[in-house]
Amino acid sequence: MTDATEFKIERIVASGTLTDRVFGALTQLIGSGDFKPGSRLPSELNMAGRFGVSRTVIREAVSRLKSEGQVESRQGSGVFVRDRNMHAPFRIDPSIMDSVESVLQVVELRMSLEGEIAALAAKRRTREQMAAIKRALKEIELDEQAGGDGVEADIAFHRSIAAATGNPHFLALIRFLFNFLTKATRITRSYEATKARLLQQVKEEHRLIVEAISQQDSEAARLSARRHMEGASRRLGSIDARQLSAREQQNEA
Amino acid sequence: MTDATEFKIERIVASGTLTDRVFGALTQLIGSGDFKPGSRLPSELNMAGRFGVSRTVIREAVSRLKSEGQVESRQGSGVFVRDRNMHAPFRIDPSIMDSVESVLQVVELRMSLEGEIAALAAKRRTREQMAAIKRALKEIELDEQAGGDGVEADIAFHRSIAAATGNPHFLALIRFLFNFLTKATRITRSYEATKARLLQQVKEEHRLIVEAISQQDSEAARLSARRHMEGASRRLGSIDARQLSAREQQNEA
DNA sequence: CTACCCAATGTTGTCATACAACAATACATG
DNA sequence: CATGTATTGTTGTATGACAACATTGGGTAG
Repeated sequence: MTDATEFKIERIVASGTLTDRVFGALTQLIGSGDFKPGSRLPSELNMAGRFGVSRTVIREAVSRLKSEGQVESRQGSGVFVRDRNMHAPFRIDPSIMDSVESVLQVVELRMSLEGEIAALAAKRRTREQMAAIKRALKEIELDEQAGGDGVEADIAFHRSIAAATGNPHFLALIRFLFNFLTKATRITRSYEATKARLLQQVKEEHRLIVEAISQQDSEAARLSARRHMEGASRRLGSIDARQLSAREQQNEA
Repeated sequence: MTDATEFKIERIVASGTLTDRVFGALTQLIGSGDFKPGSRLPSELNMAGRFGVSRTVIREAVSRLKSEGQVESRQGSGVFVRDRNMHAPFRIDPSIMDSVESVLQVVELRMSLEGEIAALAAKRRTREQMAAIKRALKEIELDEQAGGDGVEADIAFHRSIAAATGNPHFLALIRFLFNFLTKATRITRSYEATKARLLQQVKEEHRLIVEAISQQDSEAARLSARRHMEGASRRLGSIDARQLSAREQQNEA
């Protein structure tokens, strides 16, 4: 099947709209250093001639480069390659998330953060934030009693803790990671829901985190959050790949 | 499902190009739920009429939305809002990095990660990775002896540890954070360089981390990494805002 | 010779129009 | 009723034009 892969590669390069292709070409030219940082790109008309496309296509491709922070355009002057790529975002390729291994890697990243987040939240939380956390915890139970899966409430609970750190980047990053983990969370929770013992265990883990934060015991908060994440990771790992893909398809409908 | 705390205040920018403004407006419309996930946006011609701009502007704004993964366009059919936005990247607004406070927030995020990274690296590092880490440590000293500031080498050192976790997301995230922290690192290092005692202390901190990873003692690694980051944070904090901005300007030249 | 004004030129930003490629729907026809 | 087809609407691309702005160079007054 080597033909298939080669075919795929060619199609990746040659497929998509003209804008996609030009965008890819320019990205590569910048990345490879052909267009060096700080330097000016050829004019749009020039590039249109070189690529054999209209200026419209060039403009849309450049527009994407701008939105990614790779370049910066100055009217009347030109388009310039950014020297310090402070605008380059942190991305996770969504296409890898169908593999259980990759999901666990993201979970591991989240796990690393949750401990510190809980510790910082314990140190700094205001009374309002503490109330919000407790409210979020109650929301989970309410949603469960109402027949919901509690996934959204669970996520909101952890977000409320991240918010209590007072450091906006923690909240933003946790938010970002949950974009990839909602599906996994849904799976684990629906699995936990089948066994009352597990559900009770999760509830207890949550309770311990909240209590530690409430008492402003940052070490206990860190520990209980870590325990919670380790437990979640273990529970997720115990669900094999077949179940995951099966539930996934079911979820598409 | 409201967030407990909102950090980001929606600042509607009335300046910039028309494309910028339309892009911002559409982003807000999508974010606020006026354009619901899965639904179709009005046609480009329609939106052009509503916003009072040409179709070109609409197309470039939509192009940016596409590149951010907020929407997806299907030729002949329309532009659709993505349901679960797995393509949304994690960003840090570069414009905030001139405030010392904000830098410390990013440092705090990094600090949270470095401990776990060191612990995982201690658990999993291969012999090759261990050798790479030791090599990177030596590179710092070599660069210093050669009269360099050792900043790049320092960053490479920490990257080599992140690589040893075997989890690519750690490396990617640390890389990303260093985009914002190179300047701060440069400042702290140049400050440390003025006092031999501090320089020696940093070197000792590095040595402890490497030793713990080498002995596969993950708890010691976590601890020493945390100590190192706390020390770096303290040293950075001891430099007041005036010095920071002064050095910053000096660095521009 | 210097300093300043300004005109020419090149570049990006925006508008308008036209057509091609494609999708979805309604309609006509068997 | 089923099926193929015409119609219409939408995005993708091309082209031409002008506005807004930056840069460069020359020319002129001092």
